[in-house]
Amino acid sequence: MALDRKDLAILAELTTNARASHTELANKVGLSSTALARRQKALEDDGYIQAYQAALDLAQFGLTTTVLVRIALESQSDEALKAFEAEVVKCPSVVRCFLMSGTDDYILIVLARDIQDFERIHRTELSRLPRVARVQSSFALREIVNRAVPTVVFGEKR
Amino acid sequence: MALDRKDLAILAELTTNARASHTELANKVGLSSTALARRQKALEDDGYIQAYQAALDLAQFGLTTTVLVRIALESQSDEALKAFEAEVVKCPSVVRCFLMSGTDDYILIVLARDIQDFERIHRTELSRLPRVARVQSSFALREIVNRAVPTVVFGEKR
DNA sequence: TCAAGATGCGCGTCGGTGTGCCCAAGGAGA
DNA sequence: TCTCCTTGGGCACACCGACGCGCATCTTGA
Repeated sequence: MALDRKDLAILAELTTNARASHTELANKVGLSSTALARRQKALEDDGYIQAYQAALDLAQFGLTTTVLVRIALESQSDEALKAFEAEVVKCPSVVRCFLMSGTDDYILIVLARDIQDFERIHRTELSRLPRVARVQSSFALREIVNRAVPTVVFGEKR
Repeated sequence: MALDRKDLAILAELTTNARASHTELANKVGLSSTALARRQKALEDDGYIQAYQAALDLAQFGLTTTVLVRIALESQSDEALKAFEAEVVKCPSVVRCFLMSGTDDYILIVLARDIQDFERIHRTELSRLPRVARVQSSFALREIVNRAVPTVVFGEKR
């Protein structure tokens, strides 16, 4: 299924106002509410829209510190990877975890209240992860870009 | 303002179903729709909820490759940082960009269709960034954790 | 004990949503 | 060239549900 410019406009608008009504969206996109409803349902059914979710202001919860953690395992055996991954999903402060190519290690993104809080997280969450050989942390001083969707998605023609 | 357990339950639910109605939410949380509506509005007014947004399935758009790019500048002068940051926000394939401590460089998260597509992005977007001394890319082989909100937010008592 | 904040119930209004039907445009085939 | 068929759009309508309000009740804390 191919998306035209109006589909992309609908998606772009929904990534901002997920609760917009059919009429509201129809006006912005330039369609009738009927046509819009059909297209929106098709986008949901075809899996382009995964979910509608509320975006929380994490700073409001005191989570102002982002830390990138690079982790190397003692062994790259399948069993070691499985053991590590089974535990890392349980860490409540970890929001992202990638298995990386190259040096064959993991990169985590951790959210903390401050540096002291990260020390606690390091002690109670990260240091308990199995098969870890080395942990290296870098603090994010500032966030320049934070997009859920790359703008390239909305830029296609048709 | 302090959040109690029911507020957290509301937030947890809304991060999953942003379009849930008051009645629907009220049943899940254990409140009347009136009380729930009041609390939800308070959460919005107090800034805990930033927005309601549709989550797109980026794989459906062919964006299956995540790349972590580490960039070092020629100079850490304020002017060099400003120049770099002004350009990096324009890169359509960049979804995250952090200014990092330590080696004083940037880390970007880039989404691409595949490795060939990343080569194009590297050529047309990244290599045109100003004041760059070194670019180092690592490919994510797999994503183990991907959460918008750390589970620690919802775990507090009260 | 009193007051203030929060809850629950009931109600009425408003708006969204979904359906059926018709129309316009474009493509295929005779 | 004409016609049929398909695809997508718009209009109108009706139903159902959400939403917000007022008021009584309950709880919490001073």
